[in-house]
Amino acid sequence: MRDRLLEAADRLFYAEGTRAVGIDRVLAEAEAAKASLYSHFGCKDELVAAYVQQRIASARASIEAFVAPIPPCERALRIFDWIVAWVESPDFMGCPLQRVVGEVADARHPARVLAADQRDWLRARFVEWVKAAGVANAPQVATALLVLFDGAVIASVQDGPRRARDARWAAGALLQAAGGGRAEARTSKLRKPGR
Amino acid sequence: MRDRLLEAADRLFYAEGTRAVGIDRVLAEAEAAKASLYSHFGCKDELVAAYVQQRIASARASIEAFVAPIPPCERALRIFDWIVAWVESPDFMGCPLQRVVGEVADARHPARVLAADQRDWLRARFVEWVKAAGVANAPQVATALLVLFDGAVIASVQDGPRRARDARWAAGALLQAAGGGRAEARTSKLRKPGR
DNA sequence: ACACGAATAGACAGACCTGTCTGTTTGACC
DNA sequence: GGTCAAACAGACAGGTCTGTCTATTCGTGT
Repeated sequence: MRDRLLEAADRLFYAEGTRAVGIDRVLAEAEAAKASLYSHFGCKDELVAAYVQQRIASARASIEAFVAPIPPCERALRIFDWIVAWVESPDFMGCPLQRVVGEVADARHPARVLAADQRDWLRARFVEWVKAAGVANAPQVATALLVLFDGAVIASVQDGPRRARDARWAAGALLQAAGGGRAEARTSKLRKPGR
Repeated sequence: MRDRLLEAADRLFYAEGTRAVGIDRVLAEAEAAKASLYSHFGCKDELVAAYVQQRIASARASIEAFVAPIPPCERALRIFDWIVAWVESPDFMGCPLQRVVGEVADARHPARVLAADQRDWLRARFVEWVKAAGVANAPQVATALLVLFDGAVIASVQDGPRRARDARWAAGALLQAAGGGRAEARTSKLRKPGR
């Protein structure tokens, strides 16, 4: 029951926004009664938080499954292929976390707290991957890639998937300039580009 | 009168979102009557569109005034200083256009049409600036900087202004790797990094 | 057979939303 | 002074929203 409600909420919240979708719509989609929802989640804000939590869990699982078969030194670049595949999926509507942050003004809202955690997680992954790529200035480059990641997703909402590919290109250029990047590019003449 | 309404709408819509703020709040803030609003704007969606239009106009003016005294070849990089200043302003709440796009699902909404125009304008400016920086692959690099621009703004909402500075660093690295960048960096040994 | 937890349908309260309409007041121009 | 457009206050309709509550039904384990 809880899962059915959450699944319905996920579909509607992601497609139209948490604010645009009322409880009644979720109940109709899940074919559930109002009391079920309120006994499981307490209030709408908690349902939103559960929705965000579920999105985070599935994103982490998806990313980990994607990078698992990829050599660590290539992950920092290849994660942008994951983004491309994501923004090309037919029902792509932007990053659910970015949207919730935009809709909920209060940073202490439970859903926003979860979103902040997820950002820390993602940034830590980037640092890992960039270090594995053999880059000297790993934290700086990792953060740059994180910003590029955010930009790839938000820009694809308006401009289409090509922006994710543009971001991939930029990530490759950054990694190469920083002395890391793909394994086959390791022999580049610029190992320590100063700065 | 129209200006007073628009000014009040701007404050409230930007601070809390167009969906979270009702007509009555705008009227109270502007100390205006309901009939005034509806005679000037027709409906709320048009007020939202007017709000977006005003934000676009002021952003363009601000950017143009900022880059005017800067040598064209430096503008592609220095525009990131403009972003830093913006995200550091105390009432920064993200990009108003990104937020409206996130709130309004329908891409044909008048406000979203305006937002799409503004993106074209911004991208054209980046192409100009990157060309002036003497970069070979100007459109590609310009688009990369546009994505970085988007990422700088959205990432600063959650992570604070440091992300805008990180984006500036990445922009500098990208421009340098592409053979352009600041005038004093022109003598860099890597003119054609081959991709 | 019975008890009990869980789901159901749906009325209801109270608030808020957009948009319309009526009637009044103000102020500028002729 | 007269006229007319614009702004005013605010009631009102009709809808939506969250959240509570009552009363009923279903299924399972004992």
